[in-house]
Amino acid sequence: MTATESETNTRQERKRRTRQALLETALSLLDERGFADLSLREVTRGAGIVPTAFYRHFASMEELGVELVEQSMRTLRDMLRSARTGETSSGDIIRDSVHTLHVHVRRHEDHFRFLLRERYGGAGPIQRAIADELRLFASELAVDLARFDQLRAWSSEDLHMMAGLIVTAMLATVEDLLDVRPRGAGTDRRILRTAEKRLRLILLGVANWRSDPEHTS
Amino acid sequence: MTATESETNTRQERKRRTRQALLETALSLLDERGFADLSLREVTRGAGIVPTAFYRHFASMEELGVELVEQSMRTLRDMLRSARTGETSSGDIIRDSVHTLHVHVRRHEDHFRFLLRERYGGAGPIQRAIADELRLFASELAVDLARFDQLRAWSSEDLHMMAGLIVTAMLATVEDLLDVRPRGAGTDRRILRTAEKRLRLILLGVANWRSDPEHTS
DNA sequence: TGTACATCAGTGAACGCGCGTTCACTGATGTAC
DNA sequence: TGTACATCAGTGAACGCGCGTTCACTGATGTAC
Repeated sequence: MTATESETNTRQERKRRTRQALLETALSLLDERGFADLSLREVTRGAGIVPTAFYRHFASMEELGVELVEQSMRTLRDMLRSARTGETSSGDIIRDSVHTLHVHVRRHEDHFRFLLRERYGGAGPIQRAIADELRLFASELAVDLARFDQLRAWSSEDLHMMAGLIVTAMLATVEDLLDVRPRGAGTDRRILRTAEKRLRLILLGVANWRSDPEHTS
Repeated sequence: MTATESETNTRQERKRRTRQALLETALSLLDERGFADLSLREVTRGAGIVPTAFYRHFASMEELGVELVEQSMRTLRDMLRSARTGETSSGDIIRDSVHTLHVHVRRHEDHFRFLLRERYGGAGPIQRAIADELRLFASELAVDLARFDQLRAWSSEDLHMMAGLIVTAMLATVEDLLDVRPRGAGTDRRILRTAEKRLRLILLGVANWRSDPEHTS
């Protein structure tokens, strides 16, 4: 048997595949339950190994959970990078951003659902990791925003407030996309239209910030 | 022994107290865990009764969960009513709303935390009940908004979008208040200032909606 | 007011179950010579 | 290429544990007369 690239069967390669099967089984079970309700035995059952073999791959379920957070975070960062580099540039920054969000959420529903679920429902370390990442996310956005001429005069506090609001609005859209029932291109389009409106409304507020006489000072 | 009002000891009154103890124990355990991770035996242990006596009060843990949703929803609605009737009217509607939110969240942290946790982490029926209530919440707000002269011309879709955005911003503030560490009047003040800014930014967008030439049509 | 009976919140033993984890093992894969 | 030994992913039996739920019960409270 020749060792083709797609079908290597070294011991380490098979180990990697089992590990991946454990992660994928966990992720698919998380579709309808929280991580805390997952049992080690269920995960191994789904991956087709005996419970005790789990320990060849992870020291505990918590370690597997941390790995899932990291994988999901990578998906989130990939999305941010796509949005920043403007891969899909129609010239309309809002439409492009929402489009990027849509593509990434639909491509990795499992990751986004996991993050959304565990953000508040999860155990301490997982919850903290997600919160930190979202904060970082918002901070980077604030830095991006600071580059716009119009926002040069804004205080750091206001920039962060604005970035946080945008992230919040985006998260609401992720929730809409994951909750939606029935699924379909039509409902997706409706959700995306709302998402764009939300962002336009916010940016309209931004454009007029401080020009409101009552709150300039 | 005279039966004073504060110390009635009828059988039904003691039953009511035990039931309340079960609910309160559950709520306090939920401070750091999701409802799905709660066991019937833990709850009865905390309430000082034997596990089997649980069934004198609820048919199952799920039934207790539904009751918690209802209690928490009552707290949420109380808050909305306070905000609407303008109990604390300084004349500044944003400041008043944020103040009302602050008071109610701090008075019933357990309820708000429960709602936030189970909104996405919870089991089907609980999750749906919360989502429905929040939708209703936003719809009522949309109706309230429609009364403002300036918004009379807005489409129903835009009103709902705006109301949803405000609810989202408020929920973000609830999250801030519950997550905050360390606790203190200072940090609370910082959070509330951000909350007010978020709302001002949104309302500024609202005030200029459709006057943006690019998106009028 | 006193008595006889009904109600029912709470008790305690017992059950079968899935869980995480231990341990000694197997046998295919990998390595050294 | 062939042989002898090491590695180690996966096995299977066994453990003690907390769980939800059943059942027959107890004894204080409530009610009818």
